[in-house]
Amino acid sequence: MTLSPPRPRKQPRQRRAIETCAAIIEAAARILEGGGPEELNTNRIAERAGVSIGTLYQYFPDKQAILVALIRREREALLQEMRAIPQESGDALRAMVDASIRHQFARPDLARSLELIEVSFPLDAEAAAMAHEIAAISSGLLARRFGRIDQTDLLTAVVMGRALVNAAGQGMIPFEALAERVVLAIAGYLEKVAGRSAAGAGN
Amino acid sequence: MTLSPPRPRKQPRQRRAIETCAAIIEAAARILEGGGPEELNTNRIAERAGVSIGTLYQYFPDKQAILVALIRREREALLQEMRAIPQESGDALRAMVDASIRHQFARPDLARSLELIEVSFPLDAEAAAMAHEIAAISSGLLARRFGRIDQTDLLTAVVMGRALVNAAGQGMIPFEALAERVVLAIAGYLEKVAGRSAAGAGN
Amino acid sequence: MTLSPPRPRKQPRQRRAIETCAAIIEAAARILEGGGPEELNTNRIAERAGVSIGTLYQYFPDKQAILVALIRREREALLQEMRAIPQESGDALRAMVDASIRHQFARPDLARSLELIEVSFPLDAEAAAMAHEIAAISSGLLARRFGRIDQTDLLTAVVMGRALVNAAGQGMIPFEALAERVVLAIAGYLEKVAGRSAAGAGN
Amino acid sequence: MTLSPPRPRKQPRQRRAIETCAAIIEAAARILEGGGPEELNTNRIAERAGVSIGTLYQYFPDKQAILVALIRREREALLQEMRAIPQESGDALRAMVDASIRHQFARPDLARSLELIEVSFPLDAEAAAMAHEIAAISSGLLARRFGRIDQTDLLTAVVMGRALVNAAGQGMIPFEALAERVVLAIAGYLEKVAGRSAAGAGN
DNA sequence: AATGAATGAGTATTCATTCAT
DNA sequence: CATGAATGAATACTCATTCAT
Repeated sequence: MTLSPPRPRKQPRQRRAIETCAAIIEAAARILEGGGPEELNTNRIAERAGVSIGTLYQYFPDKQAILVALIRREREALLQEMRAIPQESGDALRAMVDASIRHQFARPDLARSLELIEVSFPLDAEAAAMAHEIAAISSGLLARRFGRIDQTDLLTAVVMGRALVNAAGQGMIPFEALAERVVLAIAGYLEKVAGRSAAGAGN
Repeated sequence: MTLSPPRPRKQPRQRRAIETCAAIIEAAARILEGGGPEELNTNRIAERAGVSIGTLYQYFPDKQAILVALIRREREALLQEMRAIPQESGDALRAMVDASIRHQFARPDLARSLELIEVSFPLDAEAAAMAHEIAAISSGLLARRFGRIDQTDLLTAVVMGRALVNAAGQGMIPFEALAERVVLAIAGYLEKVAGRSAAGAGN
Repeated sequence: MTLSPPRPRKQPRQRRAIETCAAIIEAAARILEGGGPEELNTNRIAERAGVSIGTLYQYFPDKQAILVALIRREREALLQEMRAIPQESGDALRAMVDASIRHQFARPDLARSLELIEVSFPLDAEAAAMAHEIAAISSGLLARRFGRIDQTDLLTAVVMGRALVNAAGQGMIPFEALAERVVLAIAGYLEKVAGRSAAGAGN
Repeated sequence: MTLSPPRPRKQPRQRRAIETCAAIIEAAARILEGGGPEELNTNRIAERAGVSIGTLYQYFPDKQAILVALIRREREALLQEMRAIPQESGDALRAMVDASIRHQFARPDLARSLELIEVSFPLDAEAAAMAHEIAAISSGLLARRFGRIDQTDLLTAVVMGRALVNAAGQGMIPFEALAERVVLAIAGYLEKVAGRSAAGAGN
């Protein structure tokens, strides 16, 4: 895992190659699900994907690249769901929270592992752009209910929400009524700060 | 880092031995501060502590044990501060949050690294007991202001608070007015759920 | 790079095939020029030649064969020049040295790399024959000026000459007045040994 | 074989460690003698030295470092001999040539392999200093017989001499009367250029 | 013939841990 | 008690070569 950018590998052209590529990413996902980041090594990934180690390196310049591709795959899935939420929805906040929870609990162990990895990880430009879009969508959805929100307050709300969903995914807090609790937490905070700035404006 | 239970090593009795032990733990802390978990290896710890690798293994059965000891040391420090908060304090919640923030920002890089390590870590009984005591103290402090709180709601509040402080430590949200925001978030949530259960009880 | 004898591949008959073959050899030359022997691998050669790796192996049984072909191509070029020197030339030695220098400095980095490779290389029969012809031509050219020369002395002179040209190519000695220096060195040596054998014959 | 400087390894303190270190270097020498540079890999070196691969890396940061140490060892041996030649010696040139030949033919295959390696090798400061000292000594020894010599002519003579000794070591020219031939070659050249500059000065 | 996907033995290097001194 | 030499399984990654399409 060096920091120097490795030269890019060839793009798969034939159908078989594309499948191989996907198999490698999915193999990494499965290993993360069943054992955590320290079990994840390139030889194991290749074996689990049913390809040779050489094949793996045809498509991914290094181990990190596989993880980046996996993170992108997962984020893309969440993004799809969030893009699909109608802005005029009666309860957009709830829809957003539901999407997050669905995503997290679809493959909770995977989500947990990736969470861990992402924080200690220099994401590439595309991954950063995705994170940005998620934030933008959240902002838009929340604005409808809570009015114009300070950037910091929005971030705070998102951090809170993510933390609660993750905590539930890790079994720290129960899954029961999770969505409601997350919505309450976010709403509680945003109403409070709305009140604060209103009061501040009133002075 | 094997998972097999390491046999316990001798407890240091003499003053010099205790110092050696502390030096090893602090060396680990310094390495984590200045480079993250992948820089942390036993040879480096020994070197930085100024002892030989053999000596290190006199006091710690394996690498994990050093980390466990470090985590305990840090948690103990936080616990001290939280135990010192008077129950009758006018704003016990704020005092609690302040203690957490102080602790986090005393050595933010260390706190961050340990955060990462802790989640992927089978803590021993003592560490679990500490976590329990922190929860109990929090519960006590919060109960005074918010009445009897459901265990799950308490946990939820603690998770939220920790997440925000950590996020600030990692630079995801600004440090400015952090304590206020955390207090607002916790208060916002607990008031909401208090209202809900009151309403629920009323029905 | 195994030592087992590779089975010969088909000879290219069609014009396109000959071009492909030449492109592969030139690609190897370019890679050697711009990075040295450790950058040279079959996949890179194929890519640089604009053909697939499979095609490369249609024409060359293994990596070595490509290098052998390249060495042959280069030697052939030098040989052409040396064959063209008229035996009756006033200064055949100088003409020979000039040809060597021209050849070396036409593509100095390539010449240098090949020099390195050749010495650690089992040349095939044809390459050996070429080396022989170069020696024979040199011998003929030198004989005219220095009389019948002992084989060993001839070889010695050739080795000296090559070493000086190579050293200049690698920047170890300056390029300035190189031809003169080489001629002086060879002449100096051959005159000395001529004197010695004359004296020896006189005894 | 990266170019980035790897961090230095610990110096051997105990006698056993020093022996291990020497054994590793000698193992590398033996492998080079019996098979050339491509047979040389760290696992093989360790095995041949009778130590584990881990031990090897305790003392050498990477493969290159072993080669550098070996080159230094060999050069030091030659340097010893050349330093021992008395300046007032009747035939210092011959003594110098003899030393070179003795050195080369003590372990000819090793000398040959190292020759090959050295040219494609970024030598460290110490190795460069040694090369410099050899040149200085040669210069001094030659000056006594040939008067003040132009730097370039000196270098030219040294290059010629080395090339002939190497060529003999590789079997390209016979060993018989090698020293005489080398002396003749060097003397022949230096006398010629001395004459040239004298003639030039005379005009 | 040409393509490029796939192979896997091989290579450098790390690091937790043991044990003789 | 302390030292540091030694271990070797494990890991990321390369590259010559084969073969199905």
